[in-house]
Amino acid sequence: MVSIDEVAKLAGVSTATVSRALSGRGHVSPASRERVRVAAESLGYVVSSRASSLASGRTQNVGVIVPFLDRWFFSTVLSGVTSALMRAGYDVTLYNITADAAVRREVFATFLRRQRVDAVIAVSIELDEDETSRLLALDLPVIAIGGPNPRLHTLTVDDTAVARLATEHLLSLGHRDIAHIGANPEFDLDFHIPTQRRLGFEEALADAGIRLKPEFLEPADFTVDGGYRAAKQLLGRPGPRPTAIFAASDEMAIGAILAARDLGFAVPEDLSIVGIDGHELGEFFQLTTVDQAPLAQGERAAAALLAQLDGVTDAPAGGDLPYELIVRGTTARR
Amino acid sequence: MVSIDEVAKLAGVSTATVSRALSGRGHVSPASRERVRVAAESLGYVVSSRASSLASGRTQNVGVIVPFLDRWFFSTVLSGVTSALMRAGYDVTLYNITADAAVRREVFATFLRRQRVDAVIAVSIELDEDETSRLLALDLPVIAIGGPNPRLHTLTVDDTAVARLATEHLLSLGHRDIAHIGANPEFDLDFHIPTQRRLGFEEALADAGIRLKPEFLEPADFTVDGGYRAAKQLLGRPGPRPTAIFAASDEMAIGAILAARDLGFAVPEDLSIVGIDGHELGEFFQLTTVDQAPLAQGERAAAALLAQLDGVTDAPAGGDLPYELIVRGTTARR
DNA sequence: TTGAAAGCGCTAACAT
DNA sequence: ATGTTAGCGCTTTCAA
Repeated sequence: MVSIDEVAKLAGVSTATVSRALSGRGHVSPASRERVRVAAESLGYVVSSRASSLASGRTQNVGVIVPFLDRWFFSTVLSGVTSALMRAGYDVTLYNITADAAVRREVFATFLRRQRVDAVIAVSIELDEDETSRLLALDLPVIAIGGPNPRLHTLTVDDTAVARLATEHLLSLGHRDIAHIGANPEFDLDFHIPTQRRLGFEEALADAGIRLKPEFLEPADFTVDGGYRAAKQLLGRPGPRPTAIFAASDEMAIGAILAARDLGFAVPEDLSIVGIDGHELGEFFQLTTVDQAPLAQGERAAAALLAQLDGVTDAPAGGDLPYELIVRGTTARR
Repeated sequence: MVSIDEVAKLAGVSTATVSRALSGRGHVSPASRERVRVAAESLGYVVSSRASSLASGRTQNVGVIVPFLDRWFFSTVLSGVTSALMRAGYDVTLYNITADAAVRREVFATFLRRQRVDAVIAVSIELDEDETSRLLALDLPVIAIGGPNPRLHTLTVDDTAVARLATEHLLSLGHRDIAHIGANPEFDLDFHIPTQRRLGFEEALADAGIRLKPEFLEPADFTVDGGYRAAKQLLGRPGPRPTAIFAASDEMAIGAILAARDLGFAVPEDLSIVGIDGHELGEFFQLTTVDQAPLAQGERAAAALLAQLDGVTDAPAGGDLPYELIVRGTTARR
């Protein structure tokens, strides 16, 4: 590995000047700067992050914590995060908090404390008090996407408002008998996002003066299969049948579309369906949805973090993420 | 941040002994080892990877290069890689080589040369000569998943054999008029996997003495939508119509299922469909497929790398990955 | 604007 | 089995 001394020798300056020229910190004459650039280039010199971070305290690396990698929403947010960070010259170290509770504990107790990162982005994780404290104790810039966590800077979409928007779309089309596939009101209280979406749904109905039928609330696990099963229940049970379904995720909405087809209901003629997310398959299924642009969420979080790292103190670290109703073919007037 | 000196003082030993006790390298008496462990624990001491890697040359970090994050196959492999690596105490630094050619170049020219990683895993990337050379020049253990790249240790499934297996499954059910959705024979020559799958298909047909109809080869882009369009072409065109379709990926196979339904063909009564991958949605659609267990692929690659890092020199770095025909509901006798 | 030199917090060779 | 100590390759004071 070529070291800074060789660059210094070739450029005819001291190692201090090489360091200053390459990092852009401190004053270097244009002439020296150019000679250093050329020397480094010709030798193929790259600053060792080991040595650099030990000396400076900066790593040029951001830690990203995700709860899943193999689910569309999370990997899409992550994709946005990494591309924005890499474009800015940062490496990204990934902490995948999956099922294994022991690994999860280790991430907060050890991995994140190795001084490997300058900042942390937590993607849609429900952090408990202890984990939040440990994150804060790192004394590093931290941004959470999707929360909300009152102790952290959080970029979040207003899930209640998103759900209201989806529901109001159905209401404005004349639907009154609207079912919801999503959080289980009894068991999912700890999970903010599903619950917020259910509450938004209930609020919109209440505002429209519609009394919610309890049997129109069908819990599901946010997968296509879960949405399929839930929709079959809603459509197959004797008794009142909904004319529209609001699913708390696009994947569940797609499951509902397939269930409706299998039962012989035409979408949207017999049944309107709306989802949330902006899933890549939404266009294929002509799914009406509230797009929350996960790729852009990741990019925004990265940008906010970079601003903090650059010392832009007046950058608002938290904030509301945008969303948009995309009306396609699965909803219609009743 | 608590440092090694504080631990040494509290344990009543030198910093060298602390280092030895914590890393497990060199001899330490059980008594000292325990005192160090307790001291470190009570102080919440974690070895600084900055300082440790500068002194030792080891980072406890593995770099992973992926071409996409937001596609199921790649994020699933990555999930397997990260969970296995994290279980072994390693961090994972992610290099997402997406569209942006400038970033891609930087990854090989700069990011990977920062001395941040002990080893590299390249997931299903078509690396050119220059990139391969740069990877090799790092002088680090490198394992590629899916390749094949003759210059790298590669874990790879035999794509031709996988395709033969899928095709032979259809042949054994009595199908003669089998179409393939996948690589474009004219344009996709540079992409190994699609092309190998097409060749396996053609070989199986040839072995069965069946002449392939050129119009039964329909190129598509490995998405659900692409599979849908391709199947519509195959089924909608006047002239001979296939009784079975072999799609080079599960996502395209799912598209084909949906296309068949829309055109009024019953699956598998009128049309058998088989895919490749082991996609999470396969079970929902009752899709017959050749499962290549991407999660296990990632885990295996990680295990192979860890063996190399542990100095197990006789560990076979390369090798063939397993696959398995999963017969579900989309294929039947004709 | 530049250079000399003192660390950054560990590890490993060497000595005991 | 343990301690002493010289680095690892940079960055950043400090002085010029």
